[in-house]
Amino acid sequence: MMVTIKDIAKATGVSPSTVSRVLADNPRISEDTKKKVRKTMRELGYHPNIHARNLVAKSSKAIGVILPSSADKALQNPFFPEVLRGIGSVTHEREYAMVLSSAQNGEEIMSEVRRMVFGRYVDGLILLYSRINDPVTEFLNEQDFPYVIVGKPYENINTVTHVDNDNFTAGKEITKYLIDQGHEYIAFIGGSRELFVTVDREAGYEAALKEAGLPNIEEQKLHTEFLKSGGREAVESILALEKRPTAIVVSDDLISLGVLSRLEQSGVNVPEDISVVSFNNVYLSEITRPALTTIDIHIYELGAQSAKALIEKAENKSEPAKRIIIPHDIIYRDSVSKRES
Amino acid sequence: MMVTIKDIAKATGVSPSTVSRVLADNPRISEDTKKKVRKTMRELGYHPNIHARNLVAKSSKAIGVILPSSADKALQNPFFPEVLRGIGSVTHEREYAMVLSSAQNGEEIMSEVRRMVFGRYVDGLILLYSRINDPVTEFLNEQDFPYVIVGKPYENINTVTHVDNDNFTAGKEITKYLIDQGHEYIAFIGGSRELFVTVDREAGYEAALKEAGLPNIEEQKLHTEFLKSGGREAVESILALEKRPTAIVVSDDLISLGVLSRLEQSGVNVPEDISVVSFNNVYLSEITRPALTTIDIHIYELGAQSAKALIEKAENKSEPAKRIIIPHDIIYRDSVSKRES
DNA sequence: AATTAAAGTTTAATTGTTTTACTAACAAAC
DNA sequence: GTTTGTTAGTAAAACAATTAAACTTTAATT
Repeated sequence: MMVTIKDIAKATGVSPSTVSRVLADNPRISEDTKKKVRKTMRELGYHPNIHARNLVAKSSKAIGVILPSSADKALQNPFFPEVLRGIGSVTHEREYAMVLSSAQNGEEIMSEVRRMVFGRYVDGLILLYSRINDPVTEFLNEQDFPYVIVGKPYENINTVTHVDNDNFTAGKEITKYLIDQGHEYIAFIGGSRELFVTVDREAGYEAALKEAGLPNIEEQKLHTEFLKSGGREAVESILALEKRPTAIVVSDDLISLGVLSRLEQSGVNVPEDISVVSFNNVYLSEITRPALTTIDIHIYELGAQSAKALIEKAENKSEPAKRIIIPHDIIYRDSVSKRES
Repeated sequence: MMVTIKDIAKATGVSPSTVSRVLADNPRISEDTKKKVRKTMRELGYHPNIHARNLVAKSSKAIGVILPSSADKALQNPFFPEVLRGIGSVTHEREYAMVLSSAQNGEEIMSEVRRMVFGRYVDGLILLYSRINDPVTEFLNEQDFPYVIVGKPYENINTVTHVDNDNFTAGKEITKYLIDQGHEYIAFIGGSRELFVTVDREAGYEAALKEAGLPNIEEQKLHTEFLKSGGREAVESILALEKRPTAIVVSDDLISLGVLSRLEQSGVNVPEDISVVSFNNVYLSEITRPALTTIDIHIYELGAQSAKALIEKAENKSEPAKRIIIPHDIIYRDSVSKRES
């Protein structure tokens, strides 16, 4: 019922191993024979059985992608589909499959990772999150299993391959841009301080303030649970500030959405009264009103590079750990105004 | 290096087949022996090799998910992560793997599907799109390969299993709700008319108008390329209408985002001047200003049910084709106002 | 003419599991 | 005391590929 290598062999009048070698385009086989074999393959509609191949090759030509636990709504961030697209572009090109973790919480993630690793279901893993004291990375280290992290690892930063942006510099640049436009009171709204993205971007923001000789005021730095109410209370705190800021650096486009809407609600005009900038440049930032000036972190590239690095690592265990920094750039839109100081 | 069934057999002093049967919890093996075998497994850290198993089982305990071609930005719709979550919940529970297509265009999708099907990489496929004259579905029919469609199939609607909402009724209900609030001039903004979702929801909208004896005016029904400018021009056309509508039915939360922002830009207050309702209830609809009254279509369930149906189909080829309709309900928020008529 | 080399194929082992067919031991039935 | 049946297990044959080693040819070298 299923066409096997043996059928092709018999039909062509060669041995199975010859067929296998044709498949691998082995130079030991003459062009003549190859042509004949390939013809039979086409005629009988042959397709190699992946499981048989994987069994002997001890690899699966597949990589796994582990999403953060989906309990929180972070998954709805357009960031994820976009990294997946990036990863997909290289898995497709290299004929790898892309297996998605389907776990909902830490417990489940761990059991899924176990299955993938022990069952040799995948040749490597991409982690789309990074947590402190993560049992998953601990396990992977223990097993010496190839993995790469998108973002900044909490531990072993020099021995685990990761693909990240220079979030510090990005934060500094965008803040500097605000300062150059004449802003002096600049607030910061970030996601959870447990995330490196937040911390790094915030540090950049602080560095820019410092460099410009502006005060780093504790009260104008707010943190909000990602998505939960989308940074609305953060805005409230800011508006209640004695010295109201004229600009806000928001650490994620998605949070900006809530920020923008809460600002509008209070009759604060963006950018006339308050300027807003943020990070990621997901498509949303184009359709908000006003369109957001934001840092394009090239999410797609983040995914593509991590997949590339992972596959290299998986195919050659001795490949050294790498840090890959994806460049960013500022997309100027309409959420920033010049201010006479 | 890798612990196999044979190692366990030798260490326990039984035959490999016995070990295999213990794995399958076969009643032919005495509890005593099972206990001993399992103990050795734990001690040696045994994990079955998936490829070997799949090879003889002629199945892969994996399902593939085909996304629409990612060229357009539709992928950034939070709809997708959410269906994936739903699918993942059941694949995880049943110990299936979830393989994501990574193709960017029709051509690539087709080659990827071929690889998955012929290589027996997956036992079935979930299509997250439905196109007219789709070579993929044609191919799958030809190969008699299990698949289910999320949404409404363009062809063979009675022979292909699909999971959908009753978009007609949903459209009708939400429109009726608007009418009940006293609205008489209600516009419609939809995505591409090539999508059944749009068509169905629009038909429901029209049915509600008709039932209420309201005129079905061609000019107040607009269509916009999904995401492209997010329905802003559609709003412009509506505002230019001689008799300006007091409410708009938008066929997707994401489009509403653009609609809302364009409305605000023109100084039109929502809901005071114009009410807006839409569909999907992605998390975005909570954080817009005002929060959107929208139809919750239970995206997660859409995914979960399709995975369940697919696995059933894959495990039992004679399973009949099903149509599964996921119920919807209206989430009342702040984007609709009552109007004295 | 004998030896060596190179090219092209084949034979057979291997990968880790499942499964079919068989066996040994013992009890119950005739 | 043979037959039949049950129980608990084993041996060996798939499954569909890859690959190292062995084996033919044919061509080139001595």
